Amino acid sequence: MSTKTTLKGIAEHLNLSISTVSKALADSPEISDSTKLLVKTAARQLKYRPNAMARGLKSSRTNTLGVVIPNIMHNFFAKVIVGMEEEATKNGYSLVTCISNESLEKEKQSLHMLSDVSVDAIIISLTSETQETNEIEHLKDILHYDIPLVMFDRANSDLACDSVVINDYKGAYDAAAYLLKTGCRNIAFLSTLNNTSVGNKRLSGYQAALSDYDNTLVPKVVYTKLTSLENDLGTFIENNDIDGLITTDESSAIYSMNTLRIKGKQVPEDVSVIGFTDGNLARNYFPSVTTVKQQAEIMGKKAVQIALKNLNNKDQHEPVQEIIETELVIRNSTKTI
Amino acid sequence: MSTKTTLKGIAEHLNLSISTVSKALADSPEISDSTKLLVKTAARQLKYRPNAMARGLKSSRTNTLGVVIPNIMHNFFAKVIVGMEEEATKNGYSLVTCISNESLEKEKQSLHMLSDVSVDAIIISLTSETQETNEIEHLKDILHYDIPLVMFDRANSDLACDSVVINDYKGAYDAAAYLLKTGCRNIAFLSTLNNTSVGNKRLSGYQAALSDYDNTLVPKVVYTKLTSLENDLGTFIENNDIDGLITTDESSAIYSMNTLRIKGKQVPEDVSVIGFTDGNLARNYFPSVTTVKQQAEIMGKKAVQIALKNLNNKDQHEPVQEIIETELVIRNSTKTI
DNA sequence: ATGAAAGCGCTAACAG
DNA sequence: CTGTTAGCGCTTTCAT
Repeated sequence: MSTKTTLKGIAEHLNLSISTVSKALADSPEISDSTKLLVKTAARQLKYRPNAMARGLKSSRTNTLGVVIPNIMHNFFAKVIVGMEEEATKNGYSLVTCISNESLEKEKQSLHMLSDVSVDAIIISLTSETQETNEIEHLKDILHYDIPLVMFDRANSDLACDSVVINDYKGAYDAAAYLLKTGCRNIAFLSTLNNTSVGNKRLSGYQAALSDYDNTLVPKVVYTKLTSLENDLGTFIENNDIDGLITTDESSAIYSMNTLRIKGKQVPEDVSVIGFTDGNLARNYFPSVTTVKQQAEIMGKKAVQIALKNLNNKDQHEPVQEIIETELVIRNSTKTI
Repeated sequence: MSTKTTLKGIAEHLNLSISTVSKALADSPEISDSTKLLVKTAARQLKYRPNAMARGLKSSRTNTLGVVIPNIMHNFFAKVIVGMEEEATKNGYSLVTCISNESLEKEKQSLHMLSDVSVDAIIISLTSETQETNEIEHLKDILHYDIPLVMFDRANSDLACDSVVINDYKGAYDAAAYLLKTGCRNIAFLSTLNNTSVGNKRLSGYQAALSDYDNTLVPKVVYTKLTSLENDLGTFIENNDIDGLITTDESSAIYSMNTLRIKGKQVPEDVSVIGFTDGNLARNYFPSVTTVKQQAEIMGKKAVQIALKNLNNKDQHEPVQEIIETELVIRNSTKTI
């Protein structure tokens, strides 16, 4: 093992003091240009790389951001991570990623761990369990330790911290409005997001669109899980004659279309389908799926930007909520106008 | 801000010395049971959490693993990360994740950054650019600094470090053999992995299966990218009469099936299709796609296990290559036997 | 059984 | 302009 060069190493090599070397590398005005040059060349030769831990110990800054997400297999979250990673790297930060796997317990552990390794800020999307139970002590602890916290997508309004969310209400509203415009009148709403902030907002948007259009229309809601979707939707279809369906995520849209096919319904001729999350599945299914596109990468970048801002300016401020608008991507699972 | 409690805080609180507190918390036999109890209760009361940086500075261990992957949007890599995260957490380690985005330059930066933050080991899957150019100096640097390195999936055999890979040869061989068994005789191989170790091994497996079966069969290979797949495969089909197709990833399989449909070919009646990577797309497309399943989560776990083993036992050893077998998941994009 | 002190690598106040 | 020194929070050797 060739031991790593430290400031001391360079200092000895050049017969200078450690602090001179430190200042030279930091481009301090106290140091003459000639020795700066000397030091910098030596540093390069000796492949000097500052020890982030030592520096962090001194400055209590680590240039790392903690991220905790419920599920990385979900296209939306993966995309958010891409956006975060890009923005973080651009600003000299790196990401410590934790996957809470929709478990409150794991979320708590992750937060502990992140605070242990002294990340400069934490960015989190809450687990469904956290949102259902509304248990937020562990999040308050983070704020209490003065670690900047920003929530994204699945936020909690009882918490005094910044957040960045999709305009879920309007996304669902637009989807329903579009279906109405194309002639659908019996539009159902299939949700795998029971008890989450996101799910509730989408439901409201859907309901509002129906009643704004014609207040005799009755909303029909199917709560389900991916694992039981085929059964739940199947029996629902047998008892309800629908011509439109909005689902709260990408996989649900696909599963629903498969179920519809099995039940002898054509998409979009018999029933139009709109999903959320614009991923590979929606784009490449047959027929391709009309989708409410959440600007995942933008969301990730914004979250990092807010975190960095908070971290550089630690005075109190009213929590701000950044709202990102969705976009309805029209494809072939819906009738044309 | 309520300032974090440190050993000093506890020590003052109890009128003990810092070192006594430190030892008590570490369960040192030097300390009496009574004071141990005292210290531990105080620690809990004051919500003491050790500072990982300070500890790391002393022990030059950070309990973090660096991971660099080419693309997190790819189902396979996302799954690998899930496996890694699980195994790492189980062992008290956390993951610093970098996305190289298939760029050699970004890969180098990531490695630098990871070495800067003193991760205890690095786990990497190489970018296609790295594999094409065979530039591995940056990887050698890591080994040179004695940071345990383990490569997964896309490995480089010129590098003296452990790796864990899929049995790509056999995966492709089995896929081709299955198509042959179901009666296909004009099987093409469509690759988006030109110049990668993985792509080459799959190609060999495919070729071997053909010649083992009947050495008059001629392999037909289409190199393409996702962005131009439709064109490339389209013209290929016009000039070649195929009844079977093996693609090197999940999206390619889907795109290919769309292309085949456009060209008036039925799947699987006219041509059978087999893809790699068993994700949502393959499972839920219509028809569902017969797939070579790579055990992604297992791979992630194995990689972490190897990294941890190396890190706890730093003597030299011959590089070991762990090979994970694939599994052919038979669905509806292939004819039955 | 407990404490004092050195030192991990770095920064920054202070002295020269 | 350069060097000395103290200290970030912790572990660990060496007294007591």
